[in-house]
Amino acid sequence: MKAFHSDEAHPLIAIKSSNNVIEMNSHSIKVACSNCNLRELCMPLGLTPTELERIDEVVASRRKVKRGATLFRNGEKFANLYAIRTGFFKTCVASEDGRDQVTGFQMAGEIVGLDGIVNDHHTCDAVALEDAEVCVMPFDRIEELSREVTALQRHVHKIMSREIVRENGVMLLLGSMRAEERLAAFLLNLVQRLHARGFSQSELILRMTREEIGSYLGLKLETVSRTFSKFVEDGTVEVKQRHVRILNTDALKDIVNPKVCN
Amino acid sequence: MKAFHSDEAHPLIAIKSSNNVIEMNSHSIKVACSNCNLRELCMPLGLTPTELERIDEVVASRRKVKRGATLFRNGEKFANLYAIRTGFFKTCVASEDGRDQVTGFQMAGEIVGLDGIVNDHHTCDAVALEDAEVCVMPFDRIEELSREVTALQRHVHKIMSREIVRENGVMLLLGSMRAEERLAAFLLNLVQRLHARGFSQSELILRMTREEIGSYLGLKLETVSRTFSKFVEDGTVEVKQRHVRILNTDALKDIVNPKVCN
DNA sequence: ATTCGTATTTGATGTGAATCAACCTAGCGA
DNA sequence: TCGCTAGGTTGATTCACATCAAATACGAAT
Repeated sequence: MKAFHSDEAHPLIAIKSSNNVIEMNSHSIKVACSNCNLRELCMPLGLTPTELERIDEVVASRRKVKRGATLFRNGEKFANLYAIRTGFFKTCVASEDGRDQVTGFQMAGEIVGLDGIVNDHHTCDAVALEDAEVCVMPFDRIEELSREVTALQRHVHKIMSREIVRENGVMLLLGSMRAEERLAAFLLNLVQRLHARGFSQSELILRMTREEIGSYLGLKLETVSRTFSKFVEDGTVEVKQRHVRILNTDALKDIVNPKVCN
Repeated sequence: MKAFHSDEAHPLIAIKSSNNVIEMNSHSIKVACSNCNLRELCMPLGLTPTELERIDEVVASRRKVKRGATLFRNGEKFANLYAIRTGFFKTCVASEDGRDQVTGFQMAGEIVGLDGIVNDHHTCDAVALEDAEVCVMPFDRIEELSREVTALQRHVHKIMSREIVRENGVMLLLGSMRAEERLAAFLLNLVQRLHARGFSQSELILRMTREEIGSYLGLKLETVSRTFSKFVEDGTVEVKQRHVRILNTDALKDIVNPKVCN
């Protein structure tokens, strides 16, 4: 179990804590993207120093969100985008009759709130799956600044387009994959994003319940559990509660994209 | 059958043909949003005359796409967004092993191509389901102009956000609805969008095959067909090939959002 | 450590949609 | 007019996942 990935091992969080704890307590050091270690994840690259300084203006403040609390809720007035600094979120939409669907899981460096732009009101809930902290970025300030800083404008467009493409992928998953394929794709996607943040390529801690995974994948929690068990039997992964170790990445890839022999 | 909706009855298309046929043949009249009758669908409202004139610059040209032809294809270099003037498109993504998934159906006034922004390459195909014509809008020109015309900037953001929200809805559909609910939601959505374009609230012509509907809804074509038959039996709709008349909109709504008695 | 509640696993059974297959229908070109 | 073909319907059967149910494991609070 000790071999499983733990919070303490997260390089980003480790680095962050070391220079931000004081900052948050004293309210003395300026909130700034220019020295944020997540910059390359949530902000454009290759900015001039002056541009960087201007970019700092998009972050109005920071906000802590306790595990289980909502960052914003369906129906709430839209005003800000949020860049996740630490923690893990889910976003979910609900139909009138109460069914709900997890539409995504977001981690450090990712942006949430884009759904609110169209109608000036959010159309989904963003819930923290662990204690989290976000940068609050007033959208009108983003729009203002992206008129002046071309790189920011481009970046905002790319972020929105990326979300559209991501959702296209989820539609493919929901529309045409079987349970095993869905879970394999899910695990590969998670581990790939964690790896991009300095985590292991093969180990991860799930921040969400089987039910939330199921909701995201269009499966019932029992099916998620059974499918995990199947993977364990096959020797593809090791699972201990929410600790997952991928033993055979290629096997997972083969499940997602079955090789046709012809 | 004569009661069913036909192309000739489409007010938008009728109006359009009357003042654009010559335009297209002679290449003499300038391509312009400012006098396009779809303006309120694909462009921001409340522009000053000067702004309107500038907006015209975003449309570089028009392009006709034959039924069955692609407007752009997965992997192609991204350069333009396209505003649909006439006709009907589907967009679809494909997994490596050949499965594909229709991610949306687009009609007059809607924008396609947003998927290409992130990686400078398109990640889906856009296929015309009937002879179509689009406005070609070079994206760098859009970006340039939206730095100067705030209303355009806002509009671009809203269009992208709308697409994100739409896809959220499709995820809900694919992840948690049963066949009847999916098809009912699909019909209601189509007829609502057509109605916003001046068509009937109760009659429509499907431009896509049962298989394409099935792909969009995560169902097999046989299931789509059976579900249509079920609706017909129930007296909810009339179906003659691709001609559909909705007899009981409320019944469809009840199917999508089942009333709970408690 | 004990207890409680939530999360998870696993088994037995049911069911909605997929699959396989046959047939029908409309539109189209020769 | 006659096929021909793509699209559509319908029936029989299968199967993957849902549902129902019970047992177990774990974390938080005491």
